[in-house]
Amino acid sequence: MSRPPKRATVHDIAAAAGVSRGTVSRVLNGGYVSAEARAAIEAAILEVGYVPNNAARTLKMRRSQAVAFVALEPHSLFLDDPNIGSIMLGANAALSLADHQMVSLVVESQRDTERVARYLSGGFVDGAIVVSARTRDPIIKVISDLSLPAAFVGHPPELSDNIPFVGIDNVGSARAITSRLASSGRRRIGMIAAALDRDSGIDRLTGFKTALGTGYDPALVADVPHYDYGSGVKGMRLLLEREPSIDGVFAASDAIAAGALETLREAGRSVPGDVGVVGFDDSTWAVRCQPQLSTVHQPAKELGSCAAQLVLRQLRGETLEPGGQMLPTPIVWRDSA
Amino acid sequence: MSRPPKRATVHDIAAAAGVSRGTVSRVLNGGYVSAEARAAIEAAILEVGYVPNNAARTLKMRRSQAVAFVALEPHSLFLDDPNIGSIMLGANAALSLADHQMVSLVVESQRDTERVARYLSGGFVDGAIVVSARTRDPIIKVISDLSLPAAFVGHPPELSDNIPFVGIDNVGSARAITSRLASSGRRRIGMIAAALDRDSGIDRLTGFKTALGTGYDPALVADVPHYDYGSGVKGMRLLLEREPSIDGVFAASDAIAAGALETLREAGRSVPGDVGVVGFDDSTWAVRCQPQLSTVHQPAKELGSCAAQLVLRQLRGETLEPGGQMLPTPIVWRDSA
DNA sequence: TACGGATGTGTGAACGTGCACACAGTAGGA
DNA sequence: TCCTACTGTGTGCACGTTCACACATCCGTA
Repeated sequence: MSRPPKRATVHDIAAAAGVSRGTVSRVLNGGYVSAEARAAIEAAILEVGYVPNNAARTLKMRRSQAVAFVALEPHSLFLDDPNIGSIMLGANAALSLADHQMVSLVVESQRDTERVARYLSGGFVDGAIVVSARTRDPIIKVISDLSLPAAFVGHPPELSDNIPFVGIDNVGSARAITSRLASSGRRRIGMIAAALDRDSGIDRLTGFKTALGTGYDPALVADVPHYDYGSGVKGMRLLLEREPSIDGVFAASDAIAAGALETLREAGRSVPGDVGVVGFDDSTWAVRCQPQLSTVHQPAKELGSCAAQLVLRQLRGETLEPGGQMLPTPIVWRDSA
Repeated sequence: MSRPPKRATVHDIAAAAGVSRGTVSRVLNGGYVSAEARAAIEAAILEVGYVPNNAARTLKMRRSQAVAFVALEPHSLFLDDPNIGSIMLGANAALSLADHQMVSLVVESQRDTERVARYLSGGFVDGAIVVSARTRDPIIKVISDLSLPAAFVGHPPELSDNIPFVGIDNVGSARAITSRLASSGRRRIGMIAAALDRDSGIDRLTGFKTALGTGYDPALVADVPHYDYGSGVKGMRLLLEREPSIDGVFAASDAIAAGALETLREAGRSVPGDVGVVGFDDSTWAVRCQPQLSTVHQPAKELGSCAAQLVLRQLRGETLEPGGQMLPTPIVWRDSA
């Protein structure tokens, strides 16, 4: 491994400008400097193309001005979940305003987990935003042990109540949109439930159940593994098979709803005439579909910026009230129901 | 801003184990250490929960074992382009194997540009992979001035031939799939051309023109701004208006093709019966559509890993042959044409 | 004259690490 | 006996930065 070329340091600048290191530092960071000295130093900086070494600054300051954005198991996310990108952009915007650099790290394999843990521990970042953590992810323990300022997006991690989180009320949102679907006169309402190994999946199903109350029929729930389009197709076929008279469907995601719409079209059912369909996420899927989806708006960008704020506040030394924060999820009523 | 708590250093470990710093260093980095010393040190490390400070290591070694993944103007990318995620994952996998941490930086605003430039200059990363650079992006100059090992994905940046790149042959691929469409007996073939402010957009149009040769008719080209679904809808409407007898369409992306399919369905045209449609990218759109798209396969994952390799080879001190690398783009023939 | 404050500059130490070097002991061969 | 090789350990320095401190000068005022 070849070492990179040596670069100019404050020392070189000081020598070139005929002053001391301290004065150069003062030009860069503020302090009393005479006009001549400042001019000479600025000229020298331009001449040799000096850029400060952040690794040295971080070492001394114990601050990197960087915050990690850790995306766990992003493989499926990048392909199916349009939210992760918006969350990232929201977080980046908030951090950018506070002059912090967001660096995102993807964790796919065991190997990644260990390397990212080292990276987080190593002082390269001042804090971390963690998205889509499984309850017992080893990364959580690393952050907890280091007491690294952090925030979770999604569900609170069980084993550490001291890490704040921001999320949405999946139960309440699912209940609300199911109720609205029911109130429009639908009698046989089913659900395509997905990702029941995650909190979000379980919660959406719970919301559906509570909305229907005694009218809930387990036979009308199709259980599919993922939040994606293909699962929607499969799930809808299952429901049509089990209950041909079905007239309402709550899909656990917009992608699933899109798949369901396609299946319904193939089966010759009109939407929203024969069957009313509602989704979840208000992602780009919602407006691409024909008809456009009635769905729960998930404020992805706000989730990202909120998480960023939670980290920034900790960096400022504020002590946060324990517990999490739920963002509102308005229902967007379009044409599919 | 509160300083983070002090953490254990090699010094503390040495004191706890009753040895010198050097011996601790040798336990961590390899060297001659007696069994007793090693045991004592390892016990001490576990006890105090020591983690090495990477900022200090980076300062000393002039190596961070991290490579930046710079996504320029990712806003539209995350929403419309399914490739960026795959490129990232491909790059991450390759870097992960070489035990390098990929850190991705998004650049959306002027503010971001400056901060990312500082970050890249600051020694936090050993190299950079740059995606979707405009020709004259200031980031390119920063990388060039620093002679930071880098690789571009997409088109070569004009002003610096010494930075390698990996991309696909947009002209050739577009020509190939247009020819194939023409050879299936279509007579009136149009194109929905997009993003003509980018090289990829221009090149795909050029390929289309050369494939048709003298049969090329400018009236059959609809020019839309973006690679997205909505543009496909608009573009197809335009083409149908101008030339109702159109029987073949080359869409500049799969998302556009999907939009075109929807418009054709609304217009009562069958696909591939009345009109043959081909796309570009082989993204998730391609298999979601009804009928599934015939398209050009873009090897996104390989683009990412190739770019990573180019950076890693420079880090190993290899001198690369100048110029770029084109990855093959096989045609995937499905049902839409 | 003496003092205090404001302005401007230089020096030494420290952040935590890795490596070169010095040094010590042991063993084997010429 | 001396030389070399190998194993094992401690010390000093350097990486590039910031900060505390010391020092120097000038000015207005008691």
